[in-house]
Amino acid sequence: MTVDGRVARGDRTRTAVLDAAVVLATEVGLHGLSLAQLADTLGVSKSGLFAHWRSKEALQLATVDRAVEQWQERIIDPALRAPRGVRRLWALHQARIDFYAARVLPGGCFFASTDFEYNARPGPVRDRLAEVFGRWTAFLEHLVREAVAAGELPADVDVPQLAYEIDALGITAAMRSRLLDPDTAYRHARQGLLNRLRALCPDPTLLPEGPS
Amino acid sequence: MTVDGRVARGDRTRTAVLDAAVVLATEVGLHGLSLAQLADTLGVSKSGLFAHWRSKEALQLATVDRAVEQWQERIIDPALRAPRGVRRLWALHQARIDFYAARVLPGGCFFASTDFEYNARPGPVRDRLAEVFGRWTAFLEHLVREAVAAGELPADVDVPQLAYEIDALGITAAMRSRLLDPDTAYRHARQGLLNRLRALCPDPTLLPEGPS
DNA sequence: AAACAATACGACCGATCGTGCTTTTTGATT
DNA sequence: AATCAAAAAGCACGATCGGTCGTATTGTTT
Repeated sequence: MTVDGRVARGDRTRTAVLDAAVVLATEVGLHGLSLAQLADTLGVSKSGLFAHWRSKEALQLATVDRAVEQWQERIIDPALRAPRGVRRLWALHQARIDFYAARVLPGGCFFASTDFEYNARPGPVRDRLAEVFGRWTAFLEHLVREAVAAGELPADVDVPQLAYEIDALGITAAMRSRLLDPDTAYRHARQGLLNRLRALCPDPTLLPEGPS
Repeated sequence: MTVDGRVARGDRTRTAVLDAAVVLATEVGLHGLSLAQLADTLGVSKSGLFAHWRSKEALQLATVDRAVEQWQERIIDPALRAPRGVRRLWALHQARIDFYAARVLPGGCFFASTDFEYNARPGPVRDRLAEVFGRWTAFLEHLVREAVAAGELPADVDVPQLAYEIDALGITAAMRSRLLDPDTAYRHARQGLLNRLRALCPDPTLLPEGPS
């Protein structure tokens, strides 16, 4: 709870900057992001940015964290409102594809873009991205494991393998939706997981009839 | 056939520059590529580059074309030496994963990196990348269709869907192999397609026993 | 009203960016 | 040996990069 109007103003600026930085990062990259450009976009001065982050790298790290927050709010939280099991897996995938389709970010996916941008750029930013990626992978595997525990997926299913394939369908949707036909990409991403889950899940009523 | 030693020298420089540019592009991006850095890496002068390409954009386009050539030589040509059908599909996937595993390019995959870099950057480079991506997708679908025609995949298989899923497994391998555990990524990419093809192909002898 | 602190700004720095213009080096032609 | 063209280098330019510093603005506290 902040009572000081000054830091309240600072917080507003900070999140506004970071939100813009997340968007811009999917356009020109997290490294390609220019402080002058970012300042111009927001109508603030460049040196005003340095009042909040001591360096570009600090801002990049904060931008990654902000993107994680947005991902949590827009994809993970909605999925967690679905019941555990294949329905939650499906909800997660749906939320993800919907997020891409809503064109919230011009580049499609903040993490896919920045992961490829930094996977050969050693440093704190890369380390942060790798950590976030690892957590995301673990979360996906956790959801799959929950579905197994609920008896909605066979006990002998290869959990990391299935999690890998789910993620693969999503990443490819982000990639293709910006360079090829978007609707086709979304359809393939959805159909791919739907086919997969329907083939594995003993209860056909848990999943929708066709791809929505 | 070139007889002139001067243009022969030029050609040597050109391909040397482009090979280095392909590598560098997977590290710092096709846009992040600096002419001074590229010139230094090769021991030539910056202005020497302008003797071959009138602008940075021209060099970027040439770099994309060179990456296509390398992809053709290292992934497509080897696959085409396998017999049509599921074996050729498998050979393509194997060649691709092997290429990533050989760490030829630090960033993993030239096209994945640059596609995400340029998917929100309008211009000739993006257009070229989109065209190449479209051709690659069509080629994948062509190989799947061949397998159907050879009776090695069911006639009612959804061709673009399967091609999408094959590509997805590959892209994700490139992505994960640089930020997470590489061997796990390669294993999942291979196992994913092997499971898929073995489930679809009526002749089990056409595919290897386990993932190699 | 005065003192104070958080926020934001303008001006400026050295370095590097892509690019043009001119000159030198290298190899082929006669 | 002289001529000529291709390749490569030298040099300088305007713009932009991340970053620093001193100052002004804004809001709180007493």
